[in-house]
Amino acid sequence: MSSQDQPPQAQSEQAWLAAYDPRAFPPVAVTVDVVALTLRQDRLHVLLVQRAGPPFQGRWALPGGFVRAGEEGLDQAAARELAEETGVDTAALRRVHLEQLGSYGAPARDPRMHIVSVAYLAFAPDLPDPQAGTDAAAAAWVPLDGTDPTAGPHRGGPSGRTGPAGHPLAFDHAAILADALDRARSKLEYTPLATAFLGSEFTISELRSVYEEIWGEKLHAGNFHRKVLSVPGFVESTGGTATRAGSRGGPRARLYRAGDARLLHPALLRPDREEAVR
Amino acid sequence: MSSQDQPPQAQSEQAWLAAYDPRAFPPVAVTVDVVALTLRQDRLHVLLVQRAGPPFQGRWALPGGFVRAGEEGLDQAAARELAEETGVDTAALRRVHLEQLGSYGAPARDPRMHIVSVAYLAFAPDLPDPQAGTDAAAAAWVPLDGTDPTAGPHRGGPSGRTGPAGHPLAFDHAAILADALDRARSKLEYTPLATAFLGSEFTISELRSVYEEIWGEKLHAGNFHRKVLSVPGFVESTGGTATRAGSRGGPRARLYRAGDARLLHPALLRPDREEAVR
DNA sequence: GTAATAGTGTCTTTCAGACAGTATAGG
DNA sequence: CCTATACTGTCTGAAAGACACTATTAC
Repeated sequence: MSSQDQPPQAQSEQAWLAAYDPRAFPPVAVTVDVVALTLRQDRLHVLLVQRAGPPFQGRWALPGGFVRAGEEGLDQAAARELAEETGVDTAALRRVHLEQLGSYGAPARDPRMHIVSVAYLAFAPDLPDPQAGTDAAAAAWVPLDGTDPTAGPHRGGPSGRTGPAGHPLAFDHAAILADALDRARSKLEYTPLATAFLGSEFTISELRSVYEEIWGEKLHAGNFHRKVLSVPGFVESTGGTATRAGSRGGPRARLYRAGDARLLHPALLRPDREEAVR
Repeated sequence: MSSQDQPPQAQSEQAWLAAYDPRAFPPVAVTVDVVALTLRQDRLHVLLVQRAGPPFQGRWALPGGFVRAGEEGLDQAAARELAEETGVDTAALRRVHLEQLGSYGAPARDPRMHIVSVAYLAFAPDLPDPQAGTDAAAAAWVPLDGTDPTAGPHRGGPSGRTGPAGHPLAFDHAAILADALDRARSKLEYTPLATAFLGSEFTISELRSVYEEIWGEKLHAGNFHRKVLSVPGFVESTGGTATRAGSRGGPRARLYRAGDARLLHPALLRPDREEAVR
């Protein structure tokens, strides 16, 4: 090793960069696609848009679009696309949890060219109906049928998930959606993100219905109640009580807000699943 | 809805695709980078290469390279880069666990242009010293100092992780490496992937040392032993025993091979961590 | 009143961790 | 012999799940 502490060839690297031609590289495009989930009337919904132009014109697809080169990072691009396609302003977006899901880059997944899509997963509280963006013919919250037979023990891999009209989703979006549902189900186990589907104040029963809808199974009300309150930082009491009891009677439930925990410790593990996946 | 069941405008979509110009799109390039981890003499090592050309010429970096447009998917590209940079043939690659870690796409993370990197995480058994690829000046397994103060309670976020000469890593590779170590630590909890660091036959003590090195803490030998054997599908006995006991005596340990479980149920949770991250 | 719900008490089982104890090998 | 190690036994405490019970409200 010489005494050279500077990065080697700093001078020539400047010259090299000035002469660098980005268009000399093979064209691979980058998009972001967002799997935005929400609960409406206790049913899980996903945000879909109907494609206005080719390819897959008229088919339903996940909202998404090309990353603006040199202008924005991936997280930013996902937030922008979500805002554009939902008509949700940036203020409401702060109440939405958005995380990267994974990237999909099979060469033929898009007929135009080789396109790598970075998929994002969003958990949103109940939002108004979306406004279709400029490149979409329509946008809607589409119910994910809870009676889906593929939502069985742990595997949520519907390769034939369909849009509102029953048509299959465009591109490989059915596979992305399946991965997103898998991720969502396990996120509820070890993070408090179920609260992201609810308003700022909620009852334990409302929280339980989030778990029941996403996991697709009934939970024991009493044990769930005690368990949630025993996990430090999951929820904290507001002191208030709901103004109205359930539709079929019962005492008014106490109200809680999300706590400051980022991880649940101990976790809320899903029931059985019969020895997991072997 | 009309009676039209075909995708709308199938004819014109063909024409549209024929006229599509991929180079009309803004240039964002896609690379894959691999964080390959292995254990050598019971110490955690990462595979690094020294960059032969600009940018960051002479600096150490994660092995990686551009995705070959239209030719390969992301997983393929990662496997190819790993093989190229290690000199490991495809046969030996089958014993390596490779999974997607996440994508990094800040506009300025590469001085040349906007480049999105899809990062992969690899768990490898002890492999021979790597051969530097064509675009690398050198390649080496670099020890990750277990005495790293940033490897404290659960957070493994060393933004200043350095290469062999103590220089910082190129690009944002230190951040990617930190995320990879986080992922690796939690993967050991709920998957049997610790066995991917070992040969086809191993003792419980060797398995324990994998956990101890990656988690950075000593585990109770007796409890670990019973726990591993009690998780269905984690390991299965070969019937044999080690030919030699430990360097300081003791009975010869029994040998095991990896079982068929994909997930550990119940999981091997890491000790305490003091109420997790709040 | 009837029925459904909120919330609590208790029991059993499972599992993690602490600790002790025995057998086996290397030096 | 001494010591470190492989492996097993046992106890305690934490936590999950099953069940039961009370109190409260809508209808």
